[in-house]
Amino acid sequence: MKRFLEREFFEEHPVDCARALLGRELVWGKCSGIIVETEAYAVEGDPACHTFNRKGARDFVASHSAGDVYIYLNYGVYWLLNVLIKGNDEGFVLIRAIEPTYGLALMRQRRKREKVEELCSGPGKICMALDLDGRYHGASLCGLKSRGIGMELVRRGEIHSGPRVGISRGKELAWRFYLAGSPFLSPRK
DNA sequence: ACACGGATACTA
DNA sequence: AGTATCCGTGTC
Repeated sequence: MKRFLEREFFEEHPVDCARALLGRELVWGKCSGIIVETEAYAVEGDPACHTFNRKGARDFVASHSAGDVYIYLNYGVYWLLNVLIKGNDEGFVLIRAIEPTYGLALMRQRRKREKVEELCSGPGKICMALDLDGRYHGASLCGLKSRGIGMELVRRGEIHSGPRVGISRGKELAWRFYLAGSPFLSPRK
């Protein structure tokens, strides 16, 4: 049985967590994939974090634990998956792209796409492929058999960083991280 | 290039 | 109520 990361893993600074999650396998039900792209958002000093202008996000941080998922609807169209980081520093890690490993048939069905590279190469695509939506908002990634993030580092490689995608504030922070050369990254903007 | 589409937080 | 904004994707 696969061992999943415990809550303590999500108690470091969001930037450290965002980097450390790369190369580990996200398991959700019958589907899974290796995390190849993430972004960090910090409650402190980061105007791009939802806590900056959303009371709901601040309430979420106050009432949830490290390792709980923060899932929200963006542009009225796509759900996005974040993990709550909570320790000495607080924030979120947005999971932006994964390399599909198991449950490919289910992903293809949900995504209505055949090419593996098109199944989970973006934060909205991940939630479609894994069937994630508001139902799971606040659910935990720790202490369960059916979902979690594997402890084992199954992909190693050079970690590159750059500005986060699709935001209007906090553009100066290079808090997007990805495994260089992976064919499963989200499209560059 | 542009349409799609709803939750959230603001003004009044 | 009305308005602005928002961590994207697919198709034009």
